[in-house]
Amino acid sequence: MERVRGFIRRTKQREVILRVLRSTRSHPTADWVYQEVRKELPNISLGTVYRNLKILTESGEALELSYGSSYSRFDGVATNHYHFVCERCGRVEDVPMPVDDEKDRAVERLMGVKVRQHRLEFYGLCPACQAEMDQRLPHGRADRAETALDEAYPTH
Amino acid sequence: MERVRGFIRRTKQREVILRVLRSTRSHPTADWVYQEVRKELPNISLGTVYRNLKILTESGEALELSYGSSYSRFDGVATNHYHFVCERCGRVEDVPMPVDDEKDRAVERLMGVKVRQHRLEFYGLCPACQAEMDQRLPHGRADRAETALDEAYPTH
DNA sequence: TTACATGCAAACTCTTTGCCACCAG
DNA sequence: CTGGTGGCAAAGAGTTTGCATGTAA
Repeated sequence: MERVRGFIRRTKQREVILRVLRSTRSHPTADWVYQEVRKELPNISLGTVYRNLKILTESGEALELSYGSSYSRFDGVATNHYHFVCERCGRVEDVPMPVDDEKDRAVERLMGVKVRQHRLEFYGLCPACQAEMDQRLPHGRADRAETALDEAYPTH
Repeated sequence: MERVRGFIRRTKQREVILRVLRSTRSHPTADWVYQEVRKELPNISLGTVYRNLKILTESGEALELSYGSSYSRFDGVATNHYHFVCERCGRVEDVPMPVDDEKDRAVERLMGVKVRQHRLEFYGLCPACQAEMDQRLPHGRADRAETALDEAYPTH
């Protein structure tokens, strides 16, 4: 997560993983991707799938629908409210903003589903981490992977 | 998750866990709760903490800030969009609703943070699962815990 | 030729579970 | 009494990682 990747090499495995991921709107799990990719590359390992999903996520080619950290967090306030998550230090804070229940009804109308609740989280940097980032990278240089995967796999 | 609990017994452990959970707004992990509770009940086990957090979550006394299922899901479409999660079958679908980036700016103003993005998920029942629920429970009876924990630990 | 990437399996982390003693109702 | 509950430790599930080998550039 901290390591700066020199460049991202184009491999058969990575190519197929990205293609499989792009081929569906079903928000697959790593294991589903693994099973799909195996149809084409029977010898690929699950570890490779995980490694590549991580690289793709870090380089912005894919989204990971998780809570960031691997473990659950609990909230003793059971009434719905929104959260802000600092992507650097992991802190979770409540957002003092009214809950928009009207959105639930809108989704019900749009999709024919029954909505019980929604959850809204904002991701970014808390004030303290903003300050530290400015200190470490005074000239606005992002500490992302040096070479975006876009170069290897043009989307356009 | 399917089992209907007869009643929820009042125990020292459950009492302290709930109190600890209510005592903070820091959205703690199970392990943090464990460490806190241990200050008062040094012999409590982590398993008990997990069991009780689960019971509290199921009975609506607490929220679990996780993605529901234990594993991550990935999304090959990296541009932000919203999701609907069926709480019964686990299906995840895109919500055809425009992304409200203005909310990010509002949170930045409210909290002094820098918001990079937000994530919004709706939870409920997909049409297929609604139908199945109606079939199994024709009279609208919720298959929740029979006795809410509210009875044992009045909040009001 | 030189790093980065892969395959494999072992290791890790977080969470759940089986078992039996225990105790609240 | 009796069945939910706790402690403990082992098992599970998902994910990560170390190492030797392979391979793109």
